[in-house]
Amino acid sequence: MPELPEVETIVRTLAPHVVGRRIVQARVVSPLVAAEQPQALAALLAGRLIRALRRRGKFIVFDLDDGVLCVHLRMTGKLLLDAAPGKFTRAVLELDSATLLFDDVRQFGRMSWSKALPPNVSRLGPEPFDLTPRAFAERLHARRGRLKPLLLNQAFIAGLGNIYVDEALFRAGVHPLAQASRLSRARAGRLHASIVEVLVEAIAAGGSSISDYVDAQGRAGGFQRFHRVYGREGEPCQQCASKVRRIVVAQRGTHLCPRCQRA
DNA sequence: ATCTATTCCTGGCTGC
DNA sequence: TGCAGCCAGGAATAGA
Repeated sequence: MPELPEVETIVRTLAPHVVGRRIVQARVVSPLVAAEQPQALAALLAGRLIRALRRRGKFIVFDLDDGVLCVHLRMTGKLLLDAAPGKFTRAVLELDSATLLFDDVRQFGRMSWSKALPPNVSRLGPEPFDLTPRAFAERLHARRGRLKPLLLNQAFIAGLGNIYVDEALFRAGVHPLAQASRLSRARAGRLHASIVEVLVEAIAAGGSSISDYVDAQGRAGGFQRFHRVYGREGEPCQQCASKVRRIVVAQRGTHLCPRCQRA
């Protein structure tokens, strides 16, 4: 599941090979991947120069000489450099220097061209690294909901998904169902620090590979080895040896230590 | 604003 | 071995 660290890793591994390059030809293999423009996308991309590549939240943004190409990988999407096309290849971008594949088993991922950044990208909340602890605390205190759904809300903070929310909450010692507005300033600060810390560590490890994720060169990440609660139901907590529990919050599997994380 | 439920999608898993 | 049924979940959407 590509979240911020995985998308960041993809962008970093991809950028040196695509920035300054031209899209010679584009091919949409599976219309679902192109969402609103299954017919038009290929023509819109053909001939475009890739001026820059960046990440915004979980989106990969190609800045073109005309417009932008926004890619969201959702659950199982991959951008692969010079890989062999397979049964899950949904789109192909032939660059003047390389071939870029959009592979996606489950076809949740999307790519779309637009003249300017589309609303679902421009309306994203702040990047975690851009928020000061103080600003983060103020944003939390302005909300009524519980912590986990709020942290998953991309308009509140961009880039976090199920894995890193669970990991950050554990590190901060905060329960996923805690009321956002009632978090003390100290605990809010600790949560912000935990979010930044876990993201930085995950990026350094090349992201987490649970089942599908690989970077643009096809390499798996290593951070899954350092998950403390995610996917560790029934294992002893690394801090207190209580059993890690799995509950459901906002229809999401949620992993926590009931002893270390108090509401 | 906040909540829940539903939809999309399919490989992989469980259980018989 | 085969097969049905369920699960994973990010984001959009509908409805309360």
